[in-house]
Amino acid sequence: MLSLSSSPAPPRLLPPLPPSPEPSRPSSLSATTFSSPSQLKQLHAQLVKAGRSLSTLPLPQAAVVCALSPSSADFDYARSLLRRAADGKQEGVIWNTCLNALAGSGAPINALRLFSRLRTASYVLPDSFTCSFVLKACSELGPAAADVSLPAGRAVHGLVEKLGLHSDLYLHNTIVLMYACCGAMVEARLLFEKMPRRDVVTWNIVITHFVKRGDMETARELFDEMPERNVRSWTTMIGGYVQSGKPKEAIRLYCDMEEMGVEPNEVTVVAALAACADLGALELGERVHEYANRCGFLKNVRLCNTLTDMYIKCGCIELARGVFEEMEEKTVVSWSAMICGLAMHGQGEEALQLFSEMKRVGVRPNGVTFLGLLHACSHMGLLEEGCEFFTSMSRDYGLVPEIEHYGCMVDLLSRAGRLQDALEFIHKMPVAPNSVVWGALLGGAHVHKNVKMGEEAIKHLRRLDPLNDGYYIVLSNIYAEAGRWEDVARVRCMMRDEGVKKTPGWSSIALDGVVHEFVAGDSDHLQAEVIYRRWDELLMQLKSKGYVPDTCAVLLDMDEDRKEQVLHRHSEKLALTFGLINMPPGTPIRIMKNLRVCSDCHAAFKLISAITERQIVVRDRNRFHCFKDGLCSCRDYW
DNA sequence: GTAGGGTTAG
Repeated sequence: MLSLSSSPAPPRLLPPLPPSPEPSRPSSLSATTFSSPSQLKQLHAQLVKAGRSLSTLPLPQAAVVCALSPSSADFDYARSLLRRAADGKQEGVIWNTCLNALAGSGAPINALRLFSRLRTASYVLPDSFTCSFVLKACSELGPAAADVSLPAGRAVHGLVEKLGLHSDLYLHNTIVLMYACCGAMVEARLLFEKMPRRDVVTWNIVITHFVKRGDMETARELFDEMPERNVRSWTTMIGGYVQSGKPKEAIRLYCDMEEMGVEPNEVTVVAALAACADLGALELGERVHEYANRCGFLKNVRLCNTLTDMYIKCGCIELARGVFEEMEEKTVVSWSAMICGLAMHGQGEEALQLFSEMKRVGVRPNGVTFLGLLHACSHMGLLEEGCEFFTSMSRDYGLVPEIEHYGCMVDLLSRAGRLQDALEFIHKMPVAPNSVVWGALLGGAHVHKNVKMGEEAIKHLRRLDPLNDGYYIVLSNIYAEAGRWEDVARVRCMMRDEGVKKTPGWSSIALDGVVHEFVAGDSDHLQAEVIYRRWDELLMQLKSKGYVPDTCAVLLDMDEDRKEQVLHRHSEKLALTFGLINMPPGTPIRIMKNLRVCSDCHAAFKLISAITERQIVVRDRNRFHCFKDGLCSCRDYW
């Protein structure tokens, strides 16, 4: 067994390192099992017998043998083998190559171990390459091991200064990167400020790490300040905005980038498509799709996955399917994305069929695949099939259900009306239920008008996610539909006491590249008057077809006439009317809503799709509703 | 020898 105690005294340059891995817990390099002198000699004997030397080992393994040699004698032995094998090459070059291999291995700590040995025994005078590889190892170790990687990195930084290597810009960049990767942004920034020379990479490193920490403001300041930008600078910022939930900013930058004549690469395109997906920006998404096609990017699987997802999120399930079918190669991610997409669009049967197809071609499902399948079952009310999938995922595929899967199960059970079973399921879960799980029960309680279950759910939700207004609204709806107005008022007090604000609902619709947003009761829009007039006409037609306004959807305790007025100024109705006025007959109308579509609007939209012979696609915060010929793809099951 | 990318239930 190898431990530090059998190693030479800790070198001056590096702080003490954690002990080498035990043989029972090998790192990704199998050679870590050669951890005792006899094993090393055995290995050598085998190699000699086979007419090979240590040099015929893959280099990373040879390096690991050296790094982990328990005693100086073993190290010397390994070293002599390597030197003989390297046949005339300078020893410094051999070690640098070894360090590089270790830094890029699954156990970069071994690079620090080897370096520490080399320094103690003064086997080699470090040069800029040596430093660069050791710094890389520190970066690879990352912030989780900062107690090891940061002191080691600082030591190398000191060494660089001592050796007079500070004019090496490349090396300096690596040091900045090291600090950033170890989570020492202050030091990274300080060094960045002090650097006599910087290039675009220096800037990009610092920006990337602010982006990674979610500090888009600082990243943007630096981005605006930098003297020259390359594709990666742009891409980092665009991707950062997408990651931090600012797709509009992402798209703005993407357009700026195009204007500046910088050619987006495959990564840029992925980020841009993700932004389009978030925003439901179909037109831009299609433009990016064409660009990607022109550039030959469509052979990139990951890019096509994002493209598929973009069409799914923009409500174009057929186009998504088209991209999916055309893909030269499909990974589990491609299949999962498509299955989830079909489920989201209410095409549960197709989702299950696609799963059969996926199994047939031999692609192994992952946890996300099962989320899509459970979602599909929940949507179609396929209780037994859903339970079978849930069992199957661990039984047949060894996948451990995560909290998300439990959330789906609670959704499946409670939507199917099995509220008591759902509650018992929650109590028996091996992981602590989160707000999503209780939220699913609350949703089921709403569908099945079960006040008691709703109250049970909110009890937990108030603790787990007290500021989320959505839950209070649903509870309030449950009370309202039961005619319990005192309780509705009580929920409103509850919200006031907790300082919960109702998120204002909005709906948007794109026309000729311009996004029009509507809020309830909107009178600011240029066409407000025309919209209201057109709605009144529609309302007459609706009523003649048997539409009765569902005033239960209005939470406020007011008289029925007022309620109807409020109801008819819902943002999705305004957006739809705007679309009907401005878009040529026969074209589908696509609407996005930040909240869930209300039940009255849902009923009205079904009829309107029949009356106007229009397809209406609404993306709400959970799923898609595709209204056509008087029906909705969700089958009123949402 | 330095900087980036995908699918997820309510």
